[in-house]
Amino acid sequence: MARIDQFGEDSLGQGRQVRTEPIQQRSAARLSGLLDAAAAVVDEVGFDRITTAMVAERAGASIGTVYRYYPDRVAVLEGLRERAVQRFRQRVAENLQTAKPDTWWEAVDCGITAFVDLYRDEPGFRILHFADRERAQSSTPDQLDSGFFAHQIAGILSQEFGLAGGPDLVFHLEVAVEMADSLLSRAFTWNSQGDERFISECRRIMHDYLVGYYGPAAG
Amino acid sequence: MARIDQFGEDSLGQGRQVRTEPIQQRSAARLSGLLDAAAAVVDEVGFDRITTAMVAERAGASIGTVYRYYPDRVAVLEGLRERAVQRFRQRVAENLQTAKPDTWWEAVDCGITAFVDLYRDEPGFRILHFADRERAQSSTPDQLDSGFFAHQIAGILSQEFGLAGGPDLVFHLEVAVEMADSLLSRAFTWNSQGDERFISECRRIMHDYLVGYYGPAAG
DNA sequence: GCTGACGGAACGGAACTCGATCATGGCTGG
DNA sequence: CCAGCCATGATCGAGTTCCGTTCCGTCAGC
Repeated sequence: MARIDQFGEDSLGQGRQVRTEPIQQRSAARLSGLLDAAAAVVDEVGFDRITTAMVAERAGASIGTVYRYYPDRVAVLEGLRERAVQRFRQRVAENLQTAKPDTWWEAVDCGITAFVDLYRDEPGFRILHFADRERAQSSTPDQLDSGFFAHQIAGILSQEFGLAGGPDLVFHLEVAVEMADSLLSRAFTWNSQGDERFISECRRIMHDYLVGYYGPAAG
Repeated sequence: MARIDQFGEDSLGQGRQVRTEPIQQRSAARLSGLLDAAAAVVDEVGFDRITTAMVAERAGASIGTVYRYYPDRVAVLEGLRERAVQRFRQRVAENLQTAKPDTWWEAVDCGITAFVDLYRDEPGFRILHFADRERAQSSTPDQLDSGFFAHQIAGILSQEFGLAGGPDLVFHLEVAVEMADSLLSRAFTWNSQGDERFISECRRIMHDYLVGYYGPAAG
């Protein structure tokens, strides 16, 4: 399962949005504290009412400290989003280790479960769905968009479960990721525990869609 | 086709976000000019970098005029979004009049085509995808969310094409609307004309999903 | 001329900067 | 080996700038 382990690792390298890499011990804690604060504030007041002052106060830091690490308000949200992505990938890797899936479908299902669990437990996780289209307008595709996910998943499914790799697989997985993201986000829009109807419908749709191209998930 | 006509009408009543109903002739033009300006600015600088000053300047109006019609910055975006929704519904109604579909699938396909066409031609149409989740966090469901769409479409499909109505139909259509919205938005994220692969895959998925519940689209 | 429409200076608050100050931990000399 | 020194990273928060919003004086339609 070499490939699966790799999926969980931090291959993002902290991204471009951090102004100063933390050198001393305490500042690493500061940085994650800032993100924890941002996550809490996002859940409380919402995505566009968040202020840098709120984040600073919640983290027990000053305004200046926020700007030491992030160039602007939006970058804080992006940092939060990046951490959420990392935690999602880590969770998927853990689930795969635990469940030891025999079929590609079980592996995909692990991904859906990880997403649902994080939506329930991880403060600010809803940021994942939001940020991404807005960024897309101005910048170029990067490691946080659905296409990157699709590549990663394609690697696992073809190497570990023998699905035919190539651009078609990546495309179908990107379509699947987009659909799953929207349906699961919808499940949590009016219901903090997730509307079970949308969640199970999402699983069924993902299954049927992929089976249509790759056949029943044999071992 | 009584129901189809109704779908295209303005049953939204201009919404709550307009401060002052235009009384004089010129001010109606002002109002739509403000929205045109907002649409242009959204396409240029993006959704969260838009400023009231930009909108005013682009519209050849002053700041005060913007606030005469809209209570705040967000309301301008909501107004833009509402107009986009109205135009979408109008376009769907036109397409239905023209195409005179014989089957429910052809009717659904009209909706997809309308959405794609507007994404291509209508400035600021991408706002449709954005605003809706953010509002959801704080307020209650309203006429602009996917559930309301689903209700409208369910009415047409059951009355005009004899699909079994009821909450299941509404639910399936809401799922379909969510998926279509995300896939079509993705089609236009990196490609201003819309990535044809995502568009046609969207049509296929919608078709297969609904056929799975309601059988082949007979006349 | 009355009432609605408009302009833009002024206000308040939030984003962001910057130089003073504090803390850390590697280094050095005993 | 370690005590204390000091270069440099980290923090703070008052100040600045920019932007959303108000408000009232002026202009235009009916």
